Amino acid sequence: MGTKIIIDEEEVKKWNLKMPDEMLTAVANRFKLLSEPMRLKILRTLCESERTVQEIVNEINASQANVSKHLALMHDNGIVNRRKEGLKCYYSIADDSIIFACYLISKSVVENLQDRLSWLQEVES
Amino acid sequence: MGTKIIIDEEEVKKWNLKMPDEMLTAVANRFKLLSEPMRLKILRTLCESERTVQEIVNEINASQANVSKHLALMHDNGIVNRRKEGLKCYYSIADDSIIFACYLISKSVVENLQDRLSWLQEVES
DNA sequence: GATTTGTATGAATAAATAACTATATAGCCA
DNA sequence: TGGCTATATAGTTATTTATTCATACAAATC
Repeated sequence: MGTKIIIDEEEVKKWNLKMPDEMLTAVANRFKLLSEPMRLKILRTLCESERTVQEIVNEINASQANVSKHLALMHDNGIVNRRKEGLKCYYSIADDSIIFACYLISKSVVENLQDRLSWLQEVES
Repeated sequence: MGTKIIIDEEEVKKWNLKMPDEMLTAVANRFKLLSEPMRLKILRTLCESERTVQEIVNEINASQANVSKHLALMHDNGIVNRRKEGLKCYYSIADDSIIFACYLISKSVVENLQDRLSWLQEVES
């Protein structure tokens, strides 16, 4: 069964208000990792299960060198795991909070689009 | 009372797997907005209540031009609201999902730190 | 109208980095 | 050992962008 995460809005605001500058920098760095479509593509494939570098290269349209660099960067920052097996190297998602964040943001992107659409419809009618 | 958000882990993974490339790009752009400490600082002050540009300039340590530009960028991307009142311009947070995302990511940053600390303690003992 | 105040913007600069090409490393097999 | 495969890395280029300085705009007040 699926784990459920519960977030309390008031707690969130309080937490954010108290966040020290160094923490903000760390959070910004985390967000920077997620700010590249190519890395999100990689993470999307990893959402299903662990993958080798070659498998990822085949699934998304990118060069091996590029995928490898992105994976190295994400591994260095602790958001993906690395597991070696012979020649192959399996990567997987190490930090689920990143998946949740993608979900939240994409939901809000969809909402914004819907708002703009309904606004358009109102204007046009 | 505080609104509560409930996230189901399984639903999240399914959602992410189905995300089309264009959506990934939109999400990446959103994350890029959050990947600057200065912007997070601004958003942190806005967490409490709406602020004028000058108020923000005074609270965080930044130039007026810089703060204004960051606010313009965030406004163009729909994550802050703008309200004019005479000479002053009040900004506020328009998209709460961004606050949630900051919360989630900062929590995971803290967890990572704690993991590293406990690992250190094990090694040293 | 002139001045002051709050905010926005344009140009210039410096720093970061994604992507590419080429090459290196590392493990497997003959 | 030599070749083959999977992955990593170095050097380079091109692009993006945060910041600063100077200036423009816009609203209020005199």
